[in-house]
Amino acid sequence: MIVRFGYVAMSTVVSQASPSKTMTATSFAKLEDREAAIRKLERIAAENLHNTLRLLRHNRASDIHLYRFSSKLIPLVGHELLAGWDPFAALSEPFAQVGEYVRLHRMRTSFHPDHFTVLSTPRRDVLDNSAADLGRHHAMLTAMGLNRNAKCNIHVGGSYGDKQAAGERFIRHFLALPWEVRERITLENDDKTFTAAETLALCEEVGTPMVLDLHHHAVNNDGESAVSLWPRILRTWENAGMDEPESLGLPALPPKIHVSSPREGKDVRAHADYVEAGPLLEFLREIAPDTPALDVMLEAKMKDGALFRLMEDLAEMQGVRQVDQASVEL
DNA sequence: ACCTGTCAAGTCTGG
DNA sequence: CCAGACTTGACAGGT
Repeated sequence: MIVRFGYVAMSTVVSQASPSKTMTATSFAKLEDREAAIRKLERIAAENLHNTLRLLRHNRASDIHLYRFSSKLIPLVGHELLAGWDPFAALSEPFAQVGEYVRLHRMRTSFHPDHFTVLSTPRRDVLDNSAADLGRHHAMLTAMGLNRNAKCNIHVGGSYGDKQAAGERFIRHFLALPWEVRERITLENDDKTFTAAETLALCEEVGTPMVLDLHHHAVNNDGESAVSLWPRILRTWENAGMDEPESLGLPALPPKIHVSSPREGKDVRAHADYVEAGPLLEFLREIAPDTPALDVMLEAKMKDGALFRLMEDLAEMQGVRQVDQASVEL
């Protein structure tokens, strides 16, 4: 099994490369010239995209094939103060540059819209905002020229005292989304409401791939093991990817999991700086026979710094062969 | 240069 | 029923 590793949004290795610079709504509102203020937002967005490109170059130099874009590339987008603003016209060039680099080097990229995107909500306004947010994430990927292999990963949402009803609402609201948005979505189990088993059932119901988060599963489950769910999780990925000429028989879109370790002494749900190799390797060994390729997204405070340390730790372990700086073979 | 408080969002809990 | 906690990276304003 080939396992590739990636990290989220920002680097702790490359300095001064934030892809999430912003402006507060308050300071935007204080500016007298609205047009000039909007141009400033667009400059910040172009800078975020430029830094994203810098990070992608760093990823390439480090053999990191997997990367999650920041959801804050365009500051204040979707805010009511900016109603009517179309940031894509001014940003088509930098978006296209990022996408071109991703395609050229065959990187796997994604977004993770914030947890305010909640399709299980009973509130009309929240649902509308969620659909609009998903639409904007889709629009960013489209502006990059990336096909449906670039996914938007979300959670199911809250339960509102009745998980069954919330799940049914999720299904209704999901199926009401435009198809081009739907086919970009992956669903991830969360750490306090929808378990991996429950999320998987919803994925099967609406036909969307499941991203298994091992840490969330460890703190939110009903006694079932992640390994026991794995064959069904694998199946949700079967037709998720678009074949590309360069796929060469490998899965177009390998299944993806999230890993992080609990922070010492804090809430068990909090993320630690680094990721422990032991428990991850145990899981990988169990699924290896059925899984030719796997992508692993690290959700650790130290980001790519944690990735490099994990690679060092894994390389010392029995039965692990290091393929390059960011992938191993089991 | 550094420190502290604030900002965004939605859900859930405590009072 | 409302206020605060939760989470996160970065702004904003102070020294």
